[in-house]
Amino acid sequence: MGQEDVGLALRLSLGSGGDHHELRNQGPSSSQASCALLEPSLTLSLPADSCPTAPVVLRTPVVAAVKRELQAEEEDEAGERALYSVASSVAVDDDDGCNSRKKLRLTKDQSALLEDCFKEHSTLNPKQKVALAKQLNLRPRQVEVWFQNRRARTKLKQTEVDCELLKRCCETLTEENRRLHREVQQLRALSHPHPAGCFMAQLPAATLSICPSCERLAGASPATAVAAADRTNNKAAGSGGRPAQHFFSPFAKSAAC
DNA sequence: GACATGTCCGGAGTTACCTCA
DNA sequence: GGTGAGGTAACTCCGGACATG
Repeated sequence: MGQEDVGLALRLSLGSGGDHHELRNQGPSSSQASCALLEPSLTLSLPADSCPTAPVVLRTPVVAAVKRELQAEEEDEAGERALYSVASSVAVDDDDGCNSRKKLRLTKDQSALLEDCFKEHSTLNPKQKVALAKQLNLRPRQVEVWFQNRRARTKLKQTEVDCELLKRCCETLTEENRRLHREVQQLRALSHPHPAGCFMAQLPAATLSICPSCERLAGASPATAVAAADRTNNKAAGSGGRPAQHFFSPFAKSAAC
């Protein structure tokens, strides 16, 4: 964690559930983050190595906001627990004090309704969220999380589908490429057969080069082809032959052939 | 108007619980 | 019964947009 990150991830530990009780000091002011919070009712969890050396003070508006939020949260929680803990499948933390996560299993009806809503719109505005939560006997936060996870699953599935599509597309193109290569070879063989005895005719197809006798590309790395063509052209130029023609052009008829 | 700060929200990645083979 | 894999709710971190002073 870099120096500038100190205090960036100040997080109020509020017992179970991390319902976005996030205190973030952004930018340069993050150096004002407090390791020893002045509010006794609040605790800050900071990595042991991230505490700034200088004593710093958390800005009061932040603390006030947090207190307000905490109070509202406590009220909400109390109400919500009374409301939902019995009726829904939500497993509320026991009173054993440990904040072990309990896994919520949505009922089929709940899942179906959530799916229906998701089909209509993949994101919810706050009103919709609260209404849906009420309808489902869940906390708004749970609905929010469900939609977040659902969007993630949708995206993942879409990515997989896209990937599969691209793979098939690639295979098709590769096959098409092979087919076209074969076609080109057949056409060349038909229209411009190498002269009898031409050694290039015996070369494997992978050995691309310019045939010195017919000056046709017989499949070559460019360097090989150029070298071969240069040899040919030098010979031709020395004997007052044709001007240099390095590569095969389908439109230029070879004199040799 | 530019700037600092706070708040809200969503995405991405991760963790932890649960079910099932 | 133990176990590993897979599904998924919940959590954490972060950045962007917007509001406010």
